[in-house]
Amino acid sequence: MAEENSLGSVDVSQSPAERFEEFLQSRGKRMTQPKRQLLDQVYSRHEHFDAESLIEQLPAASEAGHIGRATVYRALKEFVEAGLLREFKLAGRSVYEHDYGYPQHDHLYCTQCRELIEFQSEALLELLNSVASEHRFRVGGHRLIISGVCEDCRRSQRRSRKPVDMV
Amino acid sequence: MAEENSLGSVDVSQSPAERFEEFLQSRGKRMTQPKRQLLDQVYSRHEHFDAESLIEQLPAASEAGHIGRATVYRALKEFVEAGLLREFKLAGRSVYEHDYGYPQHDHLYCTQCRELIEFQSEALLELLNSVASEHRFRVGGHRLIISGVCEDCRRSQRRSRKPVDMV
DNA sequence: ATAGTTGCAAAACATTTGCAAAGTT
DNA sequence: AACTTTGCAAATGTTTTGCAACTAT
Repeated sequence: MAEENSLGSVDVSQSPAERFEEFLQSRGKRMTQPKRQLLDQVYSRHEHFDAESLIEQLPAASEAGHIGRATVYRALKEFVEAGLLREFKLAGRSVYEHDYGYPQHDHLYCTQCRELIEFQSEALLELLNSVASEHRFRVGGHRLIISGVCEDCRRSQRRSRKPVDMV
Repeated sequence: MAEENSLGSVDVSQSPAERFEEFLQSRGKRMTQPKRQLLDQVYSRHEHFDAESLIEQLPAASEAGHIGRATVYRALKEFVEAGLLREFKLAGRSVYEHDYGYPQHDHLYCTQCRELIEFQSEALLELLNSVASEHRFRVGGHRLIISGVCEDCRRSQRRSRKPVDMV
């Protein structure tokens, strides 16, 4: 089970759905139609998204297969707990990305086009560990976002939206 | 004008109030009693705070010198624009710290006692710049928080509050 | 006088929760 | 049957905004 993406391929032994099932069982939780549908949606594309954009992709309130707002939020939380998605806060709301079977990485955030660009740096991880150990701090995780302007936006001076100030 | 603090002293040529006055003038904004009072309050102690905790320190709604909620939010925004305060989001709300005359730094965040520990690393800055330049990205700033458990909490197994999961 | 500022209450956001009905095991 | 999940609406917590009265320049 190999995937191509911007940071290379990773082999995983279980599909996200299988892993999720396992998680649910281990917690006495249940697999349901809405969860299945959301999991599919979330894994249909490899990109960053937030609750709102996920909801927009779903059938409208009147249509069949519609899923309530609260259910979406509850499912996202479960996916994060299950290790399927990684969550971080950006400009006030939660942003999600694939975690399961995908390598750890950090982000460059273009405040002009609001694109998130992923990067990996082994040196960074080592540095963080050494900083932490100087403070006798046990690292649980980290969050790093470098904000600025991406190459495309610098060149085209394009501003699809007014830039955001704080990240 | 030198201050002692955890990251050492920094000399600045103007007081925060002077710098703020200059900022206001350059923008056609005005110095007022509430802003003056808030600036004093904010610079009376060197520590991290949020809007709510700042409001709690002010005279109550019935007392003299009371300042409305909205005014506090508006003033904090101005202080950030003026370069007096640095703002970042933590566990859902905005957290502020002194910026003016204070060295750039990043944080270790203890998810047990919720303490923010400052650290400085020149190597980190260099690393971030080199990552960015590999992507031809113009850096505006960055935000890094290493979350985990601080030395004190590890030792005492103390948990003043239930740990927060996501930062 | 002119234009920015204040405080209040209401609005705006993103997310969470109570609860009765519906779905899973 | 026992227990979890869903969807709705209402509640939450934080921050913003409309607006009339007020204040600095």
